[in-house]
Amino acid sequence: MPRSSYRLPKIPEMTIRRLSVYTRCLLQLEEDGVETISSQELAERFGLNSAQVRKDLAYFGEFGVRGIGYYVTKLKAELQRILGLDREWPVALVGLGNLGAALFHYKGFSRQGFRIAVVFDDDPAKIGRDVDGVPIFGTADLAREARAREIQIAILAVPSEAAQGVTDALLAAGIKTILNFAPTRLRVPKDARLKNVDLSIELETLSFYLAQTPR
Amino acid sequence: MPRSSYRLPKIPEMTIRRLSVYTRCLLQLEEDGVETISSQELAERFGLNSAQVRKDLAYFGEFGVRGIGYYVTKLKAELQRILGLDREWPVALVGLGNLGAALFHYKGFSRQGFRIAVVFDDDPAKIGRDVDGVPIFGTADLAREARAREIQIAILAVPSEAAQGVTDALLAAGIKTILNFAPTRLRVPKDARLKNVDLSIELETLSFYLAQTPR
DNA sequence: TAGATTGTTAATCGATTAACAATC
DNA sequence: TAGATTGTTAATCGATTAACAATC
Repeated sequence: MPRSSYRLPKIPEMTIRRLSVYTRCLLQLEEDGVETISSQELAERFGLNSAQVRKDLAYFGEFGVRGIGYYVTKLKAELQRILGLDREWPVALVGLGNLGAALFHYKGFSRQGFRIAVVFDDDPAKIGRDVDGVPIFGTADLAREARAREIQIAILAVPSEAAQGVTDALLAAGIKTILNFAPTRLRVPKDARLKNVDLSIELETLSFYLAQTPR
Repeated sequence: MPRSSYRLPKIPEMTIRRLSVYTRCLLQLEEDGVETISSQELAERFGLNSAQVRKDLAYFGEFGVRGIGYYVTKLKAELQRILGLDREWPVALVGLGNLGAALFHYKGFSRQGFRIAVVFDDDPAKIGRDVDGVPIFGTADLAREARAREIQIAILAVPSEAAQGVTDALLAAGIKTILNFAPTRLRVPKDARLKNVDLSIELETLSFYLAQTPR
């Protein structure tokens, strides 16, 4: 069977993560007025190999100019398009406790085209209010309000006990892309795309290295 | 040159991360009263290969019983020792905004032996107060108060602008293991161990897959 | 043109997995 | 003992890096 023109060759996840890092670097370079950059220069900023940078890009096309390198503005635009960061994604934030509030105000999201369009929280003191103009609803209204805003991405920042219930509600509302901050294993169907952010695993690996080093 | 008995063979970082995951699973299994588990059963819970589980463990010793598997309580204790989770690590939390407060209350840390022993924040409204009995100091007192508590690990949850200054203060106080949540690149000496937690990169990779899928 | 840097192939490296003797 | 499962070696796979012809 010939490969559909929609389908790319299998892209390593690490490549996607690096593209995301390159993009941020290019945004900075553009601000600084830098016009071109070579794969060598770009690689050095992250301790990577220049061939790796070129190979990461080669999965998606030819963006450079031999003898010159890459035009910063052009490459930035290409990568934003590839990563889907050239448009606005309305996002639902579920849970407005400390973590939810921190994520709400997190600069990195909005800078890359993610816009928190609605907040869900079951605290009666919060329902019906808004944060910076973004309305807060109870999860009972999740499907209706998420659909009204054509939301495809949710950020989950609720207590572990509530996480599965909210997830089921999100799936029922047709939201299949979930970034989960609750430290719990969620059951989702195969076609859903769930990414768990584990806040404590990094600390545990740090303690390993600390424990290895006799003081 | 014979390998020093202190030095382990080079351990892949992914192995350390998986050990951390196994440990949490074993804690749960122990709570559930499960006495033994095979590499096969353990692997299935995370979609891994049983040989990988055995190999991860083999870096550190022989913990299983042929024909039986692993005794849950024994393996848990071994892994906790390896990861340095068998003791209490006093931790400094720097920055008590929304994110800092969320991390302060995060259950995962304390469950694994990390105890936030002191908080630093330069908000005059917070200095001199405490959270759940943990004192809050200004960063001017960082070196003195961190040393008094023999702190070796810091969690950084301050705004990006403040992150480098705080980092320098931490290093000056002899704290060389830092978990950084500020979305900024920190300069640290070679012997420091810095781990950056990037809250937005996961969202960006999710948007890549979403952008690939024509609706 | 000469120098620089890309895009790509081939070589290398390291991590994952299969297979199986050892042994509970 | 027979069955099960480990610890470990060998095979496989995939990602990284080196090398270089193509070309600006």
